[in-house]
Amino acid sequence: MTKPNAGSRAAARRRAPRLKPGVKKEQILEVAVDYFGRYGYEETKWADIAAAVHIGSTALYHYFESKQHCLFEIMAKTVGDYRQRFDRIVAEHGDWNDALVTLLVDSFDLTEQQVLSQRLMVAEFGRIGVQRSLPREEAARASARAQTRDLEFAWGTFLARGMQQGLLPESDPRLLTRAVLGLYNSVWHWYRPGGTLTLADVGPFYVSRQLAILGCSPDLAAAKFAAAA
Amino acid sequence: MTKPNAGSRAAARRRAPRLKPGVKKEQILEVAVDYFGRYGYEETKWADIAAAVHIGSTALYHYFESKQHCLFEIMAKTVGDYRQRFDRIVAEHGDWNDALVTLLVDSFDLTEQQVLSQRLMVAEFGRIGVQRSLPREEAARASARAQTRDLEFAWGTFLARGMQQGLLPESDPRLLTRAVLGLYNSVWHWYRPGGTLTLADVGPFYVSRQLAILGCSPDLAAAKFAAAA
DNA sequence: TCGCACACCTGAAGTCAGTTCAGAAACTTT
DNA sequence: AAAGTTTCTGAACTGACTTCAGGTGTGCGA
Repeated sequence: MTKPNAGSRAAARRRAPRLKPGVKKEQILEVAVDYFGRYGYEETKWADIAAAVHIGSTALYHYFESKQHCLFEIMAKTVGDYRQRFDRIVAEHGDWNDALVTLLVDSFDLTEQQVLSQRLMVAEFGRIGVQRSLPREEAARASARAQTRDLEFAWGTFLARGMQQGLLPESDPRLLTRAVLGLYNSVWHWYRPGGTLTLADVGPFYVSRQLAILGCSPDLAAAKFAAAA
Repeated sequence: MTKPNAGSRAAARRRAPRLKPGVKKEQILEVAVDYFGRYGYEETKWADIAAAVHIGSTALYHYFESKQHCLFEIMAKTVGDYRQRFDRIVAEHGDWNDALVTLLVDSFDLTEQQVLSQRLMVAEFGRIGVQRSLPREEAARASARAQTRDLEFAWGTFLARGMQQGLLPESDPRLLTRAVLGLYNSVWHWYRPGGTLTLADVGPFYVSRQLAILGCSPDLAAAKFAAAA
């Protein structure tokens, strides 16, 4: 015999209507970006995220093989999105200089959620280097890693093209890519949404310094900024 | 009654002679830098370090309140050492341009151990932001954090002086500091000792780009490098 | 309508690195 | 040699993550 109030409790705890398949996973990913990005990956307990989406902590394992698996999926998506924007912008701009400045400026045109993703990305980047044993987790890790490499390669190719066209001083495109992206990523180590500085303050400053790293004439930067404003 | 072979075993396991006070702790820190820097903080087990210095894992708690406490002490020391070099170089060079280039070049003149410390520093930097409860651990964390801030401030002051002297284009010294140091730190995310590139390859490239960020005339860089070589 | 497949979820139990604790051994000082 | 300090140990504890065995509900073909 069941407890007398079993039925009524079930009714009282009005079970939320079942969502479309896949929606819950998106919810989890969203909450995870928020928590991980805001409070740190280590600091947020896996169970906190479960609670935030109203499921028991073990239910998370229906969607992810592990906490890190979730992290890797976020990372892969983050790089993937960036890559998509990269490709689109390069394709849309025939003029190399146009493409360059648009790429740099666009990288700072982020929603709060995207900023949190970037913060998470740079903070936990080291993890994508170490192999994992769970199959889907490892697949996500490998994907994030491969996409990061591809993106670096794409940037290197893009910069090499600028050199060929005489728009950029010759130098090792790989090192130059690392420098430009390294400066970019360094922002997310200290920038946080809601601080005293906004992206509108930080972005232009960093873009001008990225152009300086590349060795573009400062005129280019000024001209393009004027055009954008 | 003790086991019959208790005495002989004790003799066989020839206990290493006791070291001077403080030496063991230095050993632990050295091994920790090596392991943490080479294989990652998370990946190396606290017990591995104990084994490497030939003590049981619980004996580590005689020297540190926790694994993180050890990490924080390493970080504090790393920043402290950098700061000392910074102050010495600034004091030794009356000419501001001299001081600047020396500072930048010197930052890449590191031993393997120092490179590992830098790798560890940038990889686990996020941790120095979150408060801890154990007293000595928290003290070490706060020290690492304060020293990092002080160093940024010292750099900012130094750069502001360059602007006053008209040797550097005017701009926000704090943002500029973050950009210059951000680019510097980004190296240690990918550089590892024993790779295809050496610091002799990477250093000059990055120094020239740091100078570009600062907006120094490229002549300065060239001239100083020639002098150094 | 039945029943089977599947997506979704749960409570209890397991694992493992890090940590605490009570005390012992070795060395120093008095 | 007694007292005190530093160094160290084995056994037990903790908490976050994970595994497992199974239960509930929804949709879909027979």
